[in-house]
Amino acid sequence: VNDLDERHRHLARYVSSRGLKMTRQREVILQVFLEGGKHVSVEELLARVRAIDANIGHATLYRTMRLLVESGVASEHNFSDGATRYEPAEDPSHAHHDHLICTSCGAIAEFENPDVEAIQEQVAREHGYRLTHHRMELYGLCPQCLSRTT
Amino acid sequence: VNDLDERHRHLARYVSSRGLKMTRQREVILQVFLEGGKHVSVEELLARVRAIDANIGHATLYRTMRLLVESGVASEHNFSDGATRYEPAEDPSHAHHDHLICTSCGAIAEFENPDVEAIQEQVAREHGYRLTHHRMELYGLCPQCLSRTT
DNA sequence: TTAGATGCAAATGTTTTGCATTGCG
DNA sequence: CGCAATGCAAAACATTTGCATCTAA
Repeated sequence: VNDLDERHRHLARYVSSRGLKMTRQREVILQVFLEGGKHVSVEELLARVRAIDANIGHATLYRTMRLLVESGVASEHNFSDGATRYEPAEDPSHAHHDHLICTSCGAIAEFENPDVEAIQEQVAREHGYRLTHHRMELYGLCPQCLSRTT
Repeated sequence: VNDLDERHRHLARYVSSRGLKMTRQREVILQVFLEGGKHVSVEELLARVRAIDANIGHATLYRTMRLLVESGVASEHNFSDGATRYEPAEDPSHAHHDHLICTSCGAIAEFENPDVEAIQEQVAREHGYRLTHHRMELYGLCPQCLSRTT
């Protein structure tokens, strides 16, 4: 709610600092994206955006999502379904989270586990890498689908 | 080398058990795939396959890779570059491995860490999921790129 | 002999790009 | 006003599919 304001300011600063411009379309997309919950695909976003302004083109949406990712407002995921999904970027002060994905119904649960984060740093160090980010996804059957199968 | 033989037999068994057929094309693709090292993309495979038999179509390659995955000979990965990559499936008796990917040069290193595997099971249990597989990728700068930057 | 496999071309789905026009700063 | 952004259509990719033809079993 005022998360919107905060991220709006963040984006506005990023945009103006680079000589870019804040447009009506970008405002709409940012708003829809932040309201839209987690793990939204581009086609889902496009539908909601067009409910507000039917003239917004998909090229603009793709370009804007790239901008949101670059500016740190959004983060990008590629689960195993061929479409890129976005979610609001996490506040760096919060713990990183990863995903549990149901292979049957597609439900996505989140978890965070400090041990995993620690081990990752350890592994990277052993191989001489400096980590920037990572991705961890667990695939399986969610409780609902499990009980439905049994 | 006789890994080829072993996997060849495995595939042959899978194929015949389902009433499918072993073809010249499938032999070539299997051979190239197994020789081809790790994390090969379809376009890389296609080039090598066509060096042996220039008439093999990309549809056949895609169809065959799907077959190799289904039969358990290959496993599939989607790193962040839009193209599906394949590597020989691991022997289930071996520990599962994950990947470290250099964001600068694209180098891919492998690692295995039993602690991670244990934690994953733990997390899945907490959420009531039954895991089938997972994916863990660490992105960062490899030692070479790090020293080049410094 | 016959169902499955192939090769080609065309279709699909996702994302990008060229370009004339619009609009923010 | 000037440069960035938009919208559209077309292009660019990766992958799949329809279909006539070929071939392994």
